Amino acid sequence: MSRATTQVPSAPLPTVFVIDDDEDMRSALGNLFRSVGHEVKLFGSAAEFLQDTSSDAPGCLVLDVRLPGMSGLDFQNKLASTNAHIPIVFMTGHGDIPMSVRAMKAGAVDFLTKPFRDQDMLDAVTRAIEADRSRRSSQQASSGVRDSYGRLSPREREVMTLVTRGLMNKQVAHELGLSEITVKLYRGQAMRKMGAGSLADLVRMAELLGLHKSQ
Amino acid sequence: MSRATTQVPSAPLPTVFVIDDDEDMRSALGNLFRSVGHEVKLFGSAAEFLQDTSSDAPGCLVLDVRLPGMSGLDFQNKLASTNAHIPIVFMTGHGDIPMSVRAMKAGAVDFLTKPFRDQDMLDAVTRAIEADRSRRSSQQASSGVRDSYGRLSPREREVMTLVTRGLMNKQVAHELGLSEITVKLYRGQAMRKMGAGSLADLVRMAELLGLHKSQ
DNA sequence: CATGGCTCCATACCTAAGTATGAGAGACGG
DNA sequence: CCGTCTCTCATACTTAGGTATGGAGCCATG
Repeated sequence: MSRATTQVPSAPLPTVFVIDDDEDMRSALGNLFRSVGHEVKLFGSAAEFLQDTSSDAPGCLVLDVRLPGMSGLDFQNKLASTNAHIPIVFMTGHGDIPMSVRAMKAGAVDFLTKPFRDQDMLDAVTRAIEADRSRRSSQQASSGVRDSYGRLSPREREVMTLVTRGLMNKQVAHELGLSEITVKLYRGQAMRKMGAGSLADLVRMAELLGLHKSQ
Repeated sequence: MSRATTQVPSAPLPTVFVIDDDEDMRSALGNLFRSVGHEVKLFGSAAEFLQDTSSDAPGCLVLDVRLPGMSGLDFQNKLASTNAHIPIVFMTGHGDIPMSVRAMKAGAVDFLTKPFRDQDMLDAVTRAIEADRSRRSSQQASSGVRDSYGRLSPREREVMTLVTRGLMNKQVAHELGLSEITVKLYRGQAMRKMGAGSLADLVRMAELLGLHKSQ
């Protein structure tokens, strides 16, 4: 495998973040994940994880539902509400069905009962990392579009919205109280600023931005 | 024109389909759901449900994981593989965590342990019916587009694909080995057959159809 | 064999879109 | 007060898109 092919300083290797208050469990999981080539970081509590600067790196979270301080489920909700959408694999030694259902409904990737087979954990982590990779790539794709849209002037945005809704220039002009030639101007500027090579591109960007969802 | 979509005689009231081999449980659930105004149909086994002609009506499924004949989880998989995507609420008296996790990963709406509170079941069914309603409406929206697309000739589909990718008529012509005027012809026919009022509409339809997913 | 559908192209014509250039009105900071 | 920026529009021109009409060959269905 190629180590560092580009100039990126911090390698974006997916990391498995393990949170467990049991020292033995932590190191065992660390060895397991490292044995298949994953990057691993170990934490004894949720607070330690939150203080880690790299906790927003790509990867997934493996944690016990019973943590010191905060419960794993509460921690899951906390992460979800702070837009940190890292996939979570739960473990438990003394769980019950409502607990597992609540975790799964809240988006957990898996919920394993101790003792679990190594392979089950590895499979869950593989799916979790893949989910994170997929989410990040789609979010990154839309963030570029969102940035470009942020650089449009108000008029350019209005024109883009109406044009991608399917209106002709003259209809847009009437809608906004402008002349057709002015609409053409803003339309061209919007295309350039958005980096759209065609109207089809602009329509797809508008969809991504949800310009036609509301109302 | 719009005959096919409006000939449904039976009222499309959402129905709660209950499958449980326990007679008492069935009737208790029937009373519960009827008490809040739901349509209900009761079955003693998965086979009975499958034989029912109305089993593809809008609504949701409430079933025990332990059924006579086939397990509830296997039944879930069977339904999923036969494109019958009715939302499922599981119940169990003797379940375990792996069972509940498997059901939730397979898309179950909820997984309740007996005895459960009536309100928990009602909440789950409410969410399940809402999920079904949402799924059906979005699917119906795309089915019309899919029908129209099915009536396009091969050439019209190719032109539609390339045009909605953002290519100019002359580029499409070169791509397909046609003259530009012919592309214009098929493009116009595709627009008419698809019922698209603008290129923006056509692009959105192409997105809905996934015409640009498999690059 | 005839009819109809699909494919393909041409000519002609019109509308829509896009670009370039210039310029006026209003705002804002230096 | 001046330069500059945004928003606005005009004129002029080019390119792209869209339609109508007509005609050709091919093929399958009845």
